[in-house]
Amino acid sequence: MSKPIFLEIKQVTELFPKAPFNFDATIHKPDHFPSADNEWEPRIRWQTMIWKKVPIGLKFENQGTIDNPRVLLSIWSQDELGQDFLNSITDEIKYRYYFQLDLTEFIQRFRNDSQLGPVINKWRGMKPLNVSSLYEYLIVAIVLQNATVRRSVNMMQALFENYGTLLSYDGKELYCFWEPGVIDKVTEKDLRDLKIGYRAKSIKRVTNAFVREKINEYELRNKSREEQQEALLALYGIGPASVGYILSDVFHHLDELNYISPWEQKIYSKLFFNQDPDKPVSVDKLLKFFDQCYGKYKTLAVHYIWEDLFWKRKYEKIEWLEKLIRL
DNA sequence: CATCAGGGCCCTG
DNA sequence: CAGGGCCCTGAT
Repeated sequence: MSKPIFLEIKQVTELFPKAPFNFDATIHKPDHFPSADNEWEPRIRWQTMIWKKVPIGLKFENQGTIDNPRVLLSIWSQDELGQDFLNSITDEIKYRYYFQLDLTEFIQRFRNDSQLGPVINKWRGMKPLNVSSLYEYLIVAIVLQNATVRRSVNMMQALFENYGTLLSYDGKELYCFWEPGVIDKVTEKDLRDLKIGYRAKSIKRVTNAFVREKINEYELRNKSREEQQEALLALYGIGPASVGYILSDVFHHLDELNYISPWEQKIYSKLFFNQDPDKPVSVDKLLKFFDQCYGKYKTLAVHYIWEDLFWKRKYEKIEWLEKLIRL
């Protein structure tokens, strides 16, 4: 392991998420594979970030309650950061983490739903979470494709070790993402040597699109969902599954749910129809069901049921699920 | 040992 | 628009 960069300068600010806000259920998602750029323990998340080419260490601490939310945000850096920089990084964090999402109507509408109601009560204030830039999310999406979880973890780790930056702050050592320019300079073979296989080509071409500014996250934020979708599908190696996740996670379209992959189909069949995963309900039927039951809140509704399942899995073995998650 | 499918996508016919 | 190929790994 290479020597870390020590971040010794710390600035502190506060965030006030829209209530209700469940800190841990929002900031930690047990279904996400472990990744060397973050760490969680109850009431705290450490997360690295690269912003305007500057590596940053973040620490989020819960200092509030569900109905009176308050988050302490510490921003570590190697050099002194100007006020402009601090303002811009804070604005970016507020956008990405989307703590201001208002759940009141969703809760109001489904609190008495026979399946969703109890889960909403249990996880009241849980919000979806994205911490990544568009570029970073695309890399993760590519690494997930056609691979088991362990393999995805290994590929991501190899990429961090070769192209990321190891940071040390607050007693943690975590990797920070690279700028697209770093991978633009290496060859496809260099990437293949990290055992990422044919995905090397996708990573090279997606990276190059960012370096040549064929795609711009900040412009896309102000465009329609259709335009966002079109721009994403134009990227080599990015198809409907990846685009679906990105539209909802990165661009906050909480009603985006048009694609269900086979492994998700099996889990949904069990969760929503108590159907044997070996004989899953058709994707078409699942999509119609989500649309009819939950309408514009369908992604959020599915998120609640899904996260509830994976929180359970964290503490107890769920036999049927283990077979579907290939580690 | 060999075979195979996996948390997709591209390309071809 | 259906189906084969792609890298590699762990399960069988």
